[in-house]
Amino acid sequence: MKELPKYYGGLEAEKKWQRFWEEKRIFSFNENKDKPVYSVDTPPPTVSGQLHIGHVFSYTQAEIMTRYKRMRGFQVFYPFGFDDNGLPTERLVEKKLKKSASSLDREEFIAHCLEVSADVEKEFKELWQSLGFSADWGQLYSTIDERSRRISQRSFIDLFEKGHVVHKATPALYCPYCRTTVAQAETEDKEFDSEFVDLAFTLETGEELIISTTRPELLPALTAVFVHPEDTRYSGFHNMSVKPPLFDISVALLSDEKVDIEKGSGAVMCCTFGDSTDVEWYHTHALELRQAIDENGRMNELAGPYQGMKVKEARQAIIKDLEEGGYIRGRRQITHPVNTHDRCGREMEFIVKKQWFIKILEKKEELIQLADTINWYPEFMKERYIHWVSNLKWDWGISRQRYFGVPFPLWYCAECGAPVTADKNDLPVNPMTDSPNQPCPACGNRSFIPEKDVLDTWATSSVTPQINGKWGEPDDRMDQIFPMDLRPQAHDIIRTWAFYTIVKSYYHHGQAPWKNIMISGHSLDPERKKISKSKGNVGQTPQALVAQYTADPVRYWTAGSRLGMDTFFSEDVLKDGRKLVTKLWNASKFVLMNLEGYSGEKGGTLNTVDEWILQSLRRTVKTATDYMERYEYGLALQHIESFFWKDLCDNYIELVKGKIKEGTEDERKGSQWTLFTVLYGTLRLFAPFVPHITEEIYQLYFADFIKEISIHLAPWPLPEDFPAFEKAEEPGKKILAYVEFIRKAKSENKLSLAYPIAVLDDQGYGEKHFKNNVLKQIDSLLKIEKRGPLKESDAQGGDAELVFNIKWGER
RNA sequence: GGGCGAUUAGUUCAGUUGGCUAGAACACCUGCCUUACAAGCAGGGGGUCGUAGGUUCAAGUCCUACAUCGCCCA
Repeated sequence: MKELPKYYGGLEAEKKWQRFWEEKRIFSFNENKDKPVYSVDTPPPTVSGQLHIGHVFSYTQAEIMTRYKRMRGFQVFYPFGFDDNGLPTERLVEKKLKKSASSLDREEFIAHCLEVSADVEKEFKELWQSLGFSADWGQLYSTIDERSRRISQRSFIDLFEKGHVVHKATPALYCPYCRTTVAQAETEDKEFDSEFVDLAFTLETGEELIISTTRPELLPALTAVFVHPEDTRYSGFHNMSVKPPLFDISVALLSDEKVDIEKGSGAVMCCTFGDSTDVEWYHTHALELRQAIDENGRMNELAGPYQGMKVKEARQAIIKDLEEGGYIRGRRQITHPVNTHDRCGREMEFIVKKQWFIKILEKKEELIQLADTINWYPEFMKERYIHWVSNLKWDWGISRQRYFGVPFPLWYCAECGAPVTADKNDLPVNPMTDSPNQPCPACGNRSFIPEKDVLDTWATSSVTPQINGKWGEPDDRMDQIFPMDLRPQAHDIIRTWAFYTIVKSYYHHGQAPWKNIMISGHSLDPERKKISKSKGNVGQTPQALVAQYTADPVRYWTAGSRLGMDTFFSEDVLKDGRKLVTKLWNASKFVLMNLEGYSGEKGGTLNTVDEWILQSLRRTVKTATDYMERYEYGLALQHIESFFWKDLCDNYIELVKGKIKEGTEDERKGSQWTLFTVLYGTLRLFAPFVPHITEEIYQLYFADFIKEISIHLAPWPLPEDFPAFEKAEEPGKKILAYVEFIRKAKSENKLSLAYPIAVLDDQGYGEKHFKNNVLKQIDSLLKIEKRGPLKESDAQGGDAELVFNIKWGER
């Protein structure tokens, strides 16, 4: 007889199986294996500090699906990466060094970045491993490693050659604090308190024109004043000149339909640049460029006496001077949305800078249509993508005036200025130290100026399918894994990561990067706020939770939601998970004790109770599989758990005890086969969710019968694997109702369930509805010693259908 | 202002193409050491399904409007 130890090993057991999976290379991708490939494009987490339970939430949900697909017979390609290049890492490093990047030598700073990210990545990997992630760690990459740099540069050159990038001097979103341009997707509108001041401008006629603004410091950058074309108040003044206070500038009064007639005086100033409307007018009305703010966020020579002041200092100084000059007609506090940089939370500016853009505005339609070639789970997430794309206003600016990033594979001819890209065979290149291997194709000159900017980190992290597929490398495997089967990610990065990756794949290969995308929700704190580092509500670290509860319960929590739905973090759910693990252990312990002498062969005969549990398992398998196919792991788990706990533990196991102990050899064999089949089926259903406990039980017993080295390579159960017993469903229900009735009678009489019933008079109901061997099981479970007619009623049930007279025994 | 989602028991959530008396877990109450498990078992109470209309033999489910909350965008 095989007996499990009294207690499950918990954390130690988990570590043991994690090592086992690693040593046996259970999850490694073997390119020659004869199985269909299921490839997963895991988004590499940004290396900006600590992972919190929000990351665990999303990544674990995806991991569960990979385990399911592996059991479905796929050869799962499940790589991990780290998005270490870019501003977030730079910020982390600056914080650790307590020095700014610009105060250090460029190469020295990059070395620090590499060092810090290596440390952080080690921590990340250890966390994923401690959660039992079934990734192929042999595929690990980082977005700054050599292969990624090469493929990212190859991507740029491909876009360059196909004409999808453009180098242009145009107003770009710029963060003066981070001192770099950024993309539209990296900005966020935030409500800020601000002061709305009404200023007296002077019209050509000498009349006063009131203009309200939150940014009087932009007066030196004034290029026009706009009114609505249908605003009758100004119908006679169009194209007249207007002068602002303090500065000796004269601009035209123009009209545009974008002006809000209701707001203030209906006249609005246009400066280059205060907001995106200014940028639009700059283009549509071909306005002059008057930039008064420099790249460091300070006023320049155009600002005259205010030169050198920071934007906010200048604002206060100008307001003071306006006040003293008597130009202010009104002041009031308002809150209004301000465009901020989502990496640092500070106000953005627009500056004109020559830089590289990936052209996306001209392909909006195609990019929207592409969404239909991907299966979105849940479906409605597609709308968010479409909404984002259709509202895009900017091409994707990919130049970053930073250090820790993939360099542009690019020089400019010193003579004619033509951009010259690197030879694809020389990648990766560093234009600061390398040179083109040919003269300028435009003018034949041999001296070049390197591009100092680096690529936006998304320009690299959007080619993860290509990095995984080793696109253009000697061992290119794109045809094996691309388009990738699954992209798992959270919904906040639809507009960035998902979108950019789709753009790149469309331009490189003419198709979407993935067949399916599953989008998880966020983990929320108890106050319904999204858990994020910037909010400071991360709570306990995932490491601490794993140490306290072990990995399986943490995984159980992540599977407790419907796909796409935000979920609260709750320690109660971790406790439930821990209970489930214990219950699995105990139930298995009991089943294995009763499998003594079981040969692994189907034998003996089944009765209604055996047939009922097999049928119930079959149904559960069907339901769970249907849900898993729709990436609804949470609903699948709910049904699996309900089957296990209620049907198997509370009822079948209780009923089968008597049969195993008192039944004939033939009956015992039938129930043993049933127990074996049902437990093995149940363990496999649970395996993707709680991989450690299921592996432990599998290895302690089932591995002797099943040839697979790990339960995680065993086949996911399918309904057709089990005999169908539809006819057992109704009788099964009847048996349960009967048992429940008598259990209730005991409970109402405050008696132990083990309290014997000397005589049960059910007026022949049991004999009439149940076969003899079922009745024996029921009697054994409920300690019914005798059935027969009863004169006096010691107890009476109140059920309309079942009114039993019971004579209690004695204890 | 636009897009998307949510609203069901005290709490967190299921409820599939409309179809028996709306379910579960947690919490609560009453019992029970019963030879896998007290981190357990048996039983119980608790919901006019956000509001108002509509379609239908039948609406938690479909339609319309509104309200509240959340996320995203402008």
